[in-house]
Amino acid sequence: MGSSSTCDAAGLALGLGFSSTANQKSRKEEAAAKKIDLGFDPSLNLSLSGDHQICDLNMENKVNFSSNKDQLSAASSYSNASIKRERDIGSEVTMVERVISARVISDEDDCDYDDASNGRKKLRLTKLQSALLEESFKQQSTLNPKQKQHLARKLNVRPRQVEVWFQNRRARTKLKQTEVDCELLKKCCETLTDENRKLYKELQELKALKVGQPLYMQLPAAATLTVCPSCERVAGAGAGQNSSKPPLLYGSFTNSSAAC
DNA sequence: TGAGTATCATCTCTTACCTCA
DNA sequence: TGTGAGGTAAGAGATGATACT
Repeated sequence: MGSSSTCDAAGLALGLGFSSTANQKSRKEEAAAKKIDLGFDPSLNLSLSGDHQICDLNMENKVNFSSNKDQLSAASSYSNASIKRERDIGSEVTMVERVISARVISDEDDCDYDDASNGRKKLRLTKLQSALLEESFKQQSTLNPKQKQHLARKLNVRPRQVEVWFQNRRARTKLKQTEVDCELLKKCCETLTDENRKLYKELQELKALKVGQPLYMQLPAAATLTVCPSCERVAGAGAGQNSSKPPLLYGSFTNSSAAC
């Protein structure tokens, strides 16, 4: 985002410092600005996003450049170190450097692309990078700018990538938690439904008893209904009949000292 | 002191790419 | 080899907090 970062990993690796004054408000302007004019032959003007080149380099993926003029294609696996090492080898490397320089001048933050011509590149984090990010996330689910910078440098990715990763990770965590909560509520609902069914059944039985005979005659030897010793109300279908209080409905307390 | 504005971090939804069965 | 599903990096817009005028 409109970060306050001063450089990204690639920039550091190449000893190229730069500053960003980008902010969220001017996002679209940024995006426009990120269409890189490499500053040489106009007909060679690449519409590739510099970000992509940086990203690819960081991930040690293939670096592909192409132009209308000479169809330059550098499909090599460059690490940041190897770029420097190969600095003087040939034009392809020079090209790499120029793209990086252009990128550095423009902005370090977003890995934009020219939708029309290139499409979005998917940058997979390595297992090690993911593991380190995961480890950091366990300690803290949010990062302050300094931590973000530090982690980005450590992982050799852009701060923006770290930021996005944490964002997505938080979203995943939240989603999982929601699923867990949902399951819990389902179970809770099932339990309550079950209990409600039992109570309803019991109520029906008690009602049936009440209709048939006086309560005292219906009580079996091992009565499941009794008088509450503390409030002296009868627990059962007939309970509360002579009072304004609602009837108590004890599941199955026996003639004990159980209180309300 | 409250209103308006800018900036920033984060969230949420969505898209696009990649991997794998 | 083609294809669909699932995972995930990243884009875009919304929102809330804070600082400044």
